[in-house]
Amino acid sequence: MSDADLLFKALADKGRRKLLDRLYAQDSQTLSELCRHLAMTRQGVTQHLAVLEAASLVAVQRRGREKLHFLNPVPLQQIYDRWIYKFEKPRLKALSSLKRRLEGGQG
Amino acid sequence: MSDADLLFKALADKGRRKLLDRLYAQDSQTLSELCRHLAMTRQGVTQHLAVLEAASLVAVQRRGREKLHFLNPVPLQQIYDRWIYKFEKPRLKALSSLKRRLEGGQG
DNA sequence: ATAATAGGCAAGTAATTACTTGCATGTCAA
DNA sequence: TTGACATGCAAGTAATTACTTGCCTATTAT
Repeated sequence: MSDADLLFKALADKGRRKLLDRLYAQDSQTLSELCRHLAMTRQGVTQHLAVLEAASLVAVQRRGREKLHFLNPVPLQQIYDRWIYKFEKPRLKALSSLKRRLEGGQG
Repeated sequence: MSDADLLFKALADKGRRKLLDRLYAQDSQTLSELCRHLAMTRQGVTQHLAVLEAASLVAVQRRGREKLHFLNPVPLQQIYDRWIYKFEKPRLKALSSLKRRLEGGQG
């Protein structure tokens, strides 16, 4: 499975996106802490986190019996480059050339 | 199913992303044209396109017996706002404050 | 030492998703 | 008008994914 595939698959689940949001609100949470806000068993959360880890969206660090989770936004940049910027570019170019034309430039 | 969910689910499949790429390379293709480049039956492609349409990533227009497909990049902007910009912002801020500090400003 | 806490592993089930086959309909060209 | 072409619809199967239950291990606190 390619990086991009892991990434999109990871983002394709509401529960996993919610986990990312929880980590955005407060980074470095343990598994149990994260469980508190999800209507799901601990195992469910564990499995979702594993998917997020596989996509490198979440990094972990062990502290004694606890497992701390950290948000890693870097892979999202990859999505931006490959899927947002690329697809928006033509539209943005069209808009800015329209803008220049309206302003009396040579478009 | 929320807009965001439709969108992420739509992007979570390699075949569908390939379809978007084909439409990026050349817009306004018919179903049969799109089929030529995918190792899949026409029905498979039809169903993937339906998912992309549900997510508003692809718009269609009928011309006689043909169905033309158009790429709509707008929903991608939504992903950028909600999932890329938001999550990158703290990192970008940290980078630019580091940059200012290195340049001798007040960070 | 022992009880409570934090988490891991594995198997099983339910639900969803991807893909196919077969047939039907509408459109166009000869 | 008939044959080829473009697409639609529906049911069925295979594959994947989400989620749960039950039990096990390691760490911490009393």
